[in-house]
Amino acid sequence: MERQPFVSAANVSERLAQPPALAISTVIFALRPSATSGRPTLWLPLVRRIREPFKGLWALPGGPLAQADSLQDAAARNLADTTGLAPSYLEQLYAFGGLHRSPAQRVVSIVYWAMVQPTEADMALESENVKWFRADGLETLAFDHNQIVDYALWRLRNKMAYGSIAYHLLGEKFTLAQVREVYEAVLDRTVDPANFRRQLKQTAHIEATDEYLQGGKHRPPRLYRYTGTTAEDSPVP
Amino acid sequence: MERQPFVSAANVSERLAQPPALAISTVIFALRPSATSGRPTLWLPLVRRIREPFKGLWALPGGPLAQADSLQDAAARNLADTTGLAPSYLEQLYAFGGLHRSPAQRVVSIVYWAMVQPTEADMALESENVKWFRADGLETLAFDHNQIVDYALWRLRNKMAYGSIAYHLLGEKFTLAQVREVYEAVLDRTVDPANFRRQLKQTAHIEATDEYLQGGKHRPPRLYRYTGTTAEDSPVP
DNA sequence: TCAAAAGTGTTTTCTCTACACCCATGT
DNA sequence: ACATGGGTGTAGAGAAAACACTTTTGA
Repeated sequence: MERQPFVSAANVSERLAQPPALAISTVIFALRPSATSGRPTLWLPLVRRIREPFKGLWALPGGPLAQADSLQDAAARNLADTTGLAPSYLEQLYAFGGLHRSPAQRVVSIVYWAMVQPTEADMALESENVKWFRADGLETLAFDHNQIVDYALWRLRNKMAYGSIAYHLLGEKFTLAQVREVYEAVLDRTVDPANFRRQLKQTAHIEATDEYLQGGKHRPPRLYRYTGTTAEDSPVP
Repeated sequence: MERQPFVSAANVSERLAQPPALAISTVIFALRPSATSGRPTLWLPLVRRIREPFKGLWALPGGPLAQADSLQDAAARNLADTTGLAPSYLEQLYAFGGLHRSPAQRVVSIVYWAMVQPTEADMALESENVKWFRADGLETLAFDHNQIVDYALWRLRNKMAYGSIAYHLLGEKFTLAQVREVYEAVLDRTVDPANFRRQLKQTAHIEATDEYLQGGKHRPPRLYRYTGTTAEDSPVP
């Protein structure tokens, strides 16, 4: 949700006189069962614009930067405000500052991307103006938000390739097959279960619990727990 | 250079009333011969603060975001203004928005990182208030700029590991040994020349010219040219 | 002719992949 | 018992590392 200025129509001189507005937006990913196949797929919540510009279109949750919040806090806050979600992973995605992203005033959006666990995601409040969408094949969104989502997806797939990101889409305890399903959903290809298991046990920071997931149709799989830190990469953020 | 507000002293209520200022800064890397060994090492230009806060300390080149520029253009522009440089590579690094980065007003800095070729770097204007420093072992800089440089270095090394970034630090034509020297300088370890050569010819986008670098002490090495695109990674920026 | 870097070839080692196989459970 | 996913073992392909070796120049 880009902040709207005090003018209602675009005006070149006014536009140039105003400083660029600063907004925070968030791309929130969660795993939900596909409506058709039932297999887990990527979803994200969007909010409907209730005013111009782009009134009626769907957009990423967001808002202006509150004075008392760091960028990270601001992202977490209006994520909670609009969707009621608390992310298990939250990282800066990119700062979008093109001149014509918003028709009236110039807006610079600092965009974060988040991942929430399924239990959280189910509790997310849905309403007339807040709804979940499948991440692939989105309709046209407000502003440049389609591009932003595409970029977030690209980065998610990139991190997935050699990182321990998948765990943040799962609950506290999970089976290795569930991790594999996340990879397959996000990367959109099948993965050999045997080799995948080995890769995980070598590199990723997980530990076996002594619990097993009961209630399945077949041999109960062992449950694992993620032991890695949330920020296993960069030194600054 | 963070933009200074109209107040001279920090004042809580004023601080909260003002919107956060938006600034652009740039970390510029170039290859220069080490003063001691003569081997190429990483350097970056800094500008001296001529006003409070942090008056007298060195800082990253930067300034406020001009209305008519995209973020990328703004970075390129004040890079040219302060150092006279035209980058061969320019990419967004991160948006830094901590609450207390600047003492008086809250400043959100969108930081870019750039690489310039040695011929360019030699033409860079140095003065009392603009000087080149070795990227490792920097003194204390203004604001949080030490952290920013560290993060830029981390990202540079990361990209170097499996990318075609090194070429942007070199001229149009280069020997394979020069590319290897860049890798060794940035990653700070030796690399087997034979294996390195093979890796490059497989993956990286370079083509052999029919020229050789004359004037060395030994067998003249063949010159190569970079043929890859500048943006071989993300879809958005 | 010798030193040193350019460039090539070869062996060894490691990692990734494919796939055969056993295990444990619900039906 | 048997079908099915959980879990282990292993042989082959391909990439990476280590290093011996030839080539070409300046001194």
